[in-house]
Parts: sequence; C-alpha cells; structure tokens
Amino acid sequence: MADIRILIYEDNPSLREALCFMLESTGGFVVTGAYEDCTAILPQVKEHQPDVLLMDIDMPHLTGIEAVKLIKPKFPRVNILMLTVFDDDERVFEAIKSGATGYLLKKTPPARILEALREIYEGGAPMSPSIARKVILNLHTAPVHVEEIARLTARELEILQCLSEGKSSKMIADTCFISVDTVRTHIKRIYEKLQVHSATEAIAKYNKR
Amino acid sequence: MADIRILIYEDNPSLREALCFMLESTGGFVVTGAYEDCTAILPQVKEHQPDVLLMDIDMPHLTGIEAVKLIKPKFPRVNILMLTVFDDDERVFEAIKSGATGYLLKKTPPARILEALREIYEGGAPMSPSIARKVILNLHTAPVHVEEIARLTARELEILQCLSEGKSSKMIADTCFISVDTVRTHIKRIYEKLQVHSATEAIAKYNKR
DNA sequence: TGTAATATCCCCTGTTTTGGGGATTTTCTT
DNA sequence: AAGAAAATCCCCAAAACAGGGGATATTACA
Repeated sequence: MADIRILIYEDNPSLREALCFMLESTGGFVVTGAYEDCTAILPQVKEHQPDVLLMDIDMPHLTGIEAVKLIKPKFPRVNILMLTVFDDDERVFEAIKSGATGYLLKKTPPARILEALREIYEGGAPMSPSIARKVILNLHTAPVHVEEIARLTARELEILQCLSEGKSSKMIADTCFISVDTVRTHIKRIYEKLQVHSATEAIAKYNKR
Repeated sequence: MADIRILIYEDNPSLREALCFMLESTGGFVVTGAYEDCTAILPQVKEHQPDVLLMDIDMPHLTGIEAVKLIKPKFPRVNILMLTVFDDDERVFEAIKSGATGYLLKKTPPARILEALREIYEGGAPMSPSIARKVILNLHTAPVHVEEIARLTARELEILQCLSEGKSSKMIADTCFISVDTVRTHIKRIYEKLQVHSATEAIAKYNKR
C-alpha cells in the first residue's frame, strides 16, 4: 500500500520538526511538506496532493479554522486533522463544522497520533467523546432550527425580531400597535414552535438560523 | 416602478399647496396626505404608509424635531426630509440626530426638491456640506457599544456570552460552578455597564459587536 | 501596605415573564 | 358557505427576573 501523504502546518518549529521526524521514521507515512503558516496553503495543497493535513488550530496570519474554510471547498477529499493545545470544545467544534475531520491534543502520545492519522486516512474521525457529542447534537438540532423557524407566522417572526433587538413585551406592544396580551400570546406560540422556554433561548435559536 | 409616496407636514398653507401641486404634477410621486401640524402624525403615518416625510422644522404645537423623535422609533424605515427657512446648523443637526435623513432650505428650487426626494428614497442623504461635516465628526465619537462592552470583566463577558446562548441564570450557575446569586450579581453589573435593563437588551447590544 | 477591583454569596421587594386556561374576529382556503 | 389558520384580547398562578441592599475573600496595583 502506498504511503500516506502528510502536509504539516505548525508555527512552533520544535513541534514541527518533531512531527516530521516521527512521521518520516515510521513506515507508511511521507511528509510532503511542513510550513509555519497557512499564507500559501492553497497552492501548497495543490502541489503536494496530501492525503491528510495535520494543522495547528492556532497560527499567526491565518488561523487553522480559517485555513480549513479555504481548503475544504477546493479540495474536499483532503482529510484535515487539527492540533490544539487546550481542549477548547467551542473552537474545535467550529473547526469541524468548517470541514475538519478530526482533532488531537498536542500532548497526545506519538503512537496515538500515528494511529489517528491512519484512522482518518481510512475514513475515521478521531475526536474526543465530548466533541463527538456536540457533533451528534448539532446534526440532530441544526436542520430542525430552520424548519422550526419556518413554521412561524409573519407576525410571530416580526415579534421574534423585536425580541432579538432587546425589546420588552411592552415595547413590542407599542411598536406593533397591539396589546401586551397579544404580544404574550404570540410569544407563547413562538416558544411552542421553537420548543424553548425563554426569550433568550428563542433569540439564540433565531440567531443560529 | 411604483410612485414614491410622500406625506407632507407644513403649517404654511400656500407652501403646502405649492408642494402638493408640484409633486402631484410630476411623474413618480404621489402625495398621500398634507397636514398643517403633527398632532396626529402617528396614526397618519400608519395610515398612509409613506416612503418619505417632507416636514417643516418649525410648526405649531409639535415641532418637526419632536415629530421626528416620535416617528423614527415606530417607523424606522420611513425617510424624513426636513424643510427649514434658515440654514440653522444646530437645529438641522438636532433633527438629523433625532432620525431625519436629510434637509432642504425652503428657498430650494423645485427641481432640486424633486431630486432630493428621489435621492432620499434611494438611500441617499441630501444635506449641505457643513451639516455633513458635523455628522461625520459625530460618527467619529460614536461607537459607544464597544467601549461599554470593553469595560466588562472576563467573568462578566463569560456570563454575557452564556446569556446570548440562551442559558438561564440557573444554567449559567451550573456551567460556571457558582451560585445563582453570584450569576445574578454579575448580570446586574453587566446591566449597569451596558446601561440596559434586561437580558434581551444586553444580548442585543452584545451582538452589535 | 492599603486601597481598588473582582468574584463570590445572601436577603428582600416589586415587576415581568412563563405556562395554563378561554374567547372573539379576521383572513384565507376549500 | 364552512372550516382552518391567524391575530387579537383577557385572566390566573407560579416562576423567574430586576433592582436595591449588604457582606466577605482574593487579587492587583500603586
């Protein structure tokens, strides 16, 4: 079987060298390039035709997440494995939504890194259970948001918009020329349809559409 | 293209008639109403659904500036073009700060008035260079939101972030490992610093950068 | 070292919101 | 013309929130 072609983006020189050395001295991998930033990532990926991108999430000039957003649309087949120092769920999740396939902590033992690279090459998605859970939850809820919001009537949308602008029920009653009770009725229906129990929750869902 | 709907407020009968006549006899405009004062302006605007308000700055009972302050919050999409006898920078500027979009001197030639109405309808802002300069200067000292948010502590920002994600005080207490009372104290400080009085308002300011 | 800022927790009071009813009118569709 | 959907208004009780106190511990800084 052909070697797995790896392209590395990591701004820390020591870690970059260490990764290169480790991969080159292990059978089954070939490091086609290793760079300190992503400024020229598009031509580089095009040139090296890597199977897997091993990419730091924190880099100068262009963050790993931004780089992922650049790469994925143009090279959808390339697998991207993110490297992070901290177990920052939010940013890792952001990276995955942008197109990364998996992630590892930098302190991960070398053997596990090699394993993850093979996993990702074979179609797996190395990640921690907490991230995995977020991904699942997102899959379940994300498409629903749109549907849920689509079920709102024009008036309900108008009032949800007002809520998201920070207006209270009274203020909405004023601007919409209806009574506070009517505003409350609309808000109740909005909560039902969006399956939430407070204005802030409704706004959060609305802003995720 | 549909006619531009104009609503006129001018206490001088001759000028009011003249404006009506001029606009009605020109293609592209329709005067939906013309009144001598602003005492019933809210229901009138609601009824006529005008694109542009042509409004004298000096009127009995309710001045044009006061009327603008009434109208803009309720009908933010309506454009207001002020009319003045004198080139009174201060009051024109006051009107613009209140929500007017442009202004004209009453001695302005009819052709220029028509032009200004079309400009304002298409998103422009007819005004003299001296007023324009004042507006620009005011913009430079404007972005208060950023400053306000910058005054929040790390903890407060964290909690504001939670609020914007739709979390209740209880849930925030849980995720931050502090008591509900502490969350409430932080929220109180956030409200003070952002000068708001509810979670939705705070979130609205926060989401505006 | 002492003061300011921050983070933490508690109490009390009044207001607002939420969730549960029900009811009427208007509008649209069939 | 009948029925469904939407928009309007009202009442009640419990929960949450907002605003006002006050208090303590830790950190930062001058």
